[in-house]
Amino acid sequence: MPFTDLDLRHLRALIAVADEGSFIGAADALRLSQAAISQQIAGLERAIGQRVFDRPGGPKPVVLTPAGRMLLTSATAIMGLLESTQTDLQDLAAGTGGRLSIGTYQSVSVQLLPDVVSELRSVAPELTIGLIEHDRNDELVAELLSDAIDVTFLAGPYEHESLDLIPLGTDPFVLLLPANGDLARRHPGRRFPTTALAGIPLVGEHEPQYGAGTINAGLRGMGLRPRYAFRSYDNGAQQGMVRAGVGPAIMPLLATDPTDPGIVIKSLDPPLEPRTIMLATRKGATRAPATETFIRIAKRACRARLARARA
Amino acid sequence: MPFTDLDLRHLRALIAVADEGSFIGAADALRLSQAAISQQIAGLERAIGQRVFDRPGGPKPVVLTPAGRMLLTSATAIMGLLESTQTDLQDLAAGTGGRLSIGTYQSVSVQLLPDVVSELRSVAPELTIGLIEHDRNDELVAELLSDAIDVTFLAGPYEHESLDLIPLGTDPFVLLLPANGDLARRHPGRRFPTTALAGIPLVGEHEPQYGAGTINAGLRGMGLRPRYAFRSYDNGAQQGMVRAGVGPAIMPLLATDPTDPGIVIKSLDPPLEPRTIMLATRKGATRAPATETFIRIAKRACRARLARARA
DNA sequence: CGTGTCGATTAGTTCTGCTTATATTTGTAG
DNA sequence: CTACAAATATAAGCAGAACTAATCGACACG
Repeated sequence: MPFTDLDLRHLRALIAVADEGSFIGAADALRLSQAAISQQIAGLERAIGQRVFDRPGGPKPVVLTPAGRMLLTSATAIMGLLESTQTDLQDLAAGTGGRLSIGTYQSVSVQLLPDVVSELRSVAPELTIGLIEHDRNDELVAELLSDAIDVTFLAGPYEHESLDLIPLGTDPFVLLLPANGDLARRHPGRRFPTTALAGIPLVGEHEPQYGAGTINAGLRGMGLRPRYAFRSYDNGAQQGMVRAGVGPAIMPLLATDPTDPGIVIKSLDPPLEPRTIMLATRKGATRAPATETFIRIAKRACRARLARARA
Repeated sequence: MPFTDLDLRHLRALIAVADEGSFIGAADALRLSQAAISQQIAGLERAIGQRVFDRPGGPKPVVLTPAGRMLLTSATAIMGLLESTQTDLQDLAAGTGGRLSIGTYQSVSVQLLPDVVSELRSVAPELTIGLIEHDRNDELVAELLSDAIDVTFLAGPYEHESLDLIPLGTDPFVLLLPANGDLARRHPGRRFPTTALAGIPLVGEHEPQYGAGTINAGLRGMGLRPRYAFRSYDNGAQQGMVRAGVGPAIMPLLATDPTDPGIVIKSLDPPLEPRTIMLATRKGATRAPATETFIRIAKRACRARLARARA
C-alpha cells in the first residue's frame, strides 16, 4: 500500500499549481484559500520526502522540480483514469454503455441469440456484448460464479443454491427421422410411440453434455436401453446423420432445422420431460441495468421463438 | 475535476474489501475498525451513486457489483501507478535511476561527452541518458526552459538571466593550416600573427552558428575583413578542406583533430577571445541528484580534456 | 428457535483540513 | 539603501470529517 499519507487532494493541488504557475492561482481555481494550497503542497512534499516546486519568491511563477514533474505525470494519468471511470459508471447506471458478457450453449446461440442480440443492439448501441459458449451447465455456472460473465443461459431442469434462475420456456424433445425411411412410413402421424425405438441405434450427443443425460434417463425410465450409432457435439451434424439414414435422433425442438426436406419431425408419445431454457445470475447479486434489459428482451424473444417452432 | 468527494482512502478500502471478501477482514488488514470500513464504503457508494458490494448478510462473503468491479479495476490501476511512481521517486532521489537529458553541441559531443557519459554510466548504471544536439546556444536554452532537457552545454561568452551558468573551462581558437602549404612554411613557429590572414579566404562555419559570429567579430576587431572560400556545419569537413589546401581555418581547439598529419595547428597572436565551455541549468531550479553528479563529472573531465589538448 | 457471524448505526472523541491573520522572502522602483 | 509589491510560509482557531466503541439488526446454520 503505497503513500499512505497521500491523498487525491494533494494530487489535485499539484495539478492546479502546475497549471496556474502559482499557489494563489491554484487556490483561486480550486475555490480554496492560498494557505490551504500551501499546506497541501507542504503535506505532499512531506509525504514523498522531496520538494515538488521551486518557489523563486516574488512575482515569479513557481516551477516544477524533477520529482514534481514525475509526480505530475502520474497525477494527471490518475485524474484522467478517474474521469473516464466516472463516465463509464454513468453509462453502466444508464445501461447504455459498458460491457455485457453472456454465457450460452449451442442451440441457444443458433436459434435464440441472434434475435435477442440484435434487439439489444438497437436499444443500447454503445453496449459491448461478449459471448462465451459452453455445452455444459456446470461450465457456464463456473464462468458466472467467477464473474467472467454477467448472465448465462442454462438448460433445465437445473437447480443451484447460489443462482437466481429465470425460466424462459420449455423446449420439447422431438424425434427426427429420415423423410423416406422405414420408421417414417410405419408411423405416418405427427406422433411417434416412444417405445417403438426399442433396439434401434440412435444418433445423439456425447455423454458429458446436458442433453444426452436427460434423454437417456427419460428413455430408461420407459424401460428402453438406448444405444448409439453416432454421436456428435454438433446439432447440424446429428441432423445430417439422420438424413443420411444412420438412425433417428432425439433432439430439443430448438436444436433442429425444421426446413430440412430430408427429415421429418415427430413428437414423442409419451413425451420425455422437456428441456427448460433458463437464464441465471448470481443469487442476490446486483444486476447492471444492461443485464436487466437483456433479461427482459430474452424472455419475450424466447416466448416468441418457441411459439413459432411448435407451429 | 472528477469525483470531488472521492478519496484514496475509499479506493484502498474498496481494494481491501474485495481482496478479503468481508468488511471485517479489510478492517483487520488496514488496521482499522469494522465501523470505519463500513463508513468508507458507504461514502464511496454515495460518491459514485451506486452500490459497489452486495452484502448477502450473515457469514457469506460480500461480492462486487458490476459498478464495483469497474471501479476496482481503476482503483488497482491507480495503486499500481502510485507504487511505481514511488519507486521512481526514490530512484530519482538516489540519483541512480530515472532519466537525465543533456543538451550538447557538436564539438562537445565528439570530444568531451564520450568520457563523461561513460563515467556517468559506471556510477549510475540504471540511469537513462538522453542527448539533444543543437549548434546554437539559443536553441539549447529553449530546450532547457521548456523542460525538455535537464542541463545543457553552452558555448560562451554567454549570459542569460534565467540560467545558472557553470564555467567548465576555456577553449582557445587556433589556426589550422595545410601541413605543407605556403603559410606554414612562411611562419614555422608555434604562433601565427593574426594580421597575416588579411585577404586570405578562410574555411569556417555557416553564419548562424555560434563560432562564426565570435570569430568574425574578433577578426574585425583587429581590422580584418574575413571572407570565406568554404563553409560547413561539420568540423571534420572543415578540417578536410584545410588539408586539401582550400584555405586556413580558425576553430576551437576542441573541435580539431590534432592527430591529422595533413595539417598543423598554430596559436594566434594576438589571440581571439577564447570560447568558454559552460553548463547551464534553469536558474534557481532544484537539480536532480543525477544532474549534480553529471555536473561534477563534467567539470573534472573537461579540465582533463583541455589540459590534454593544449599539450 | 437459539446462536454465531456478519454489516449498519449511533454517540462521542480525536484529528485533520480549512480560514483568517500575520510573518517572511524576494524582486523592483525610487 | 529603503520602501513597496507580490508571492509563499506559518500560527491559531474552528468546523467537519473520520475513527472507535458499543449496540442493533439480518441472515445462516445447527
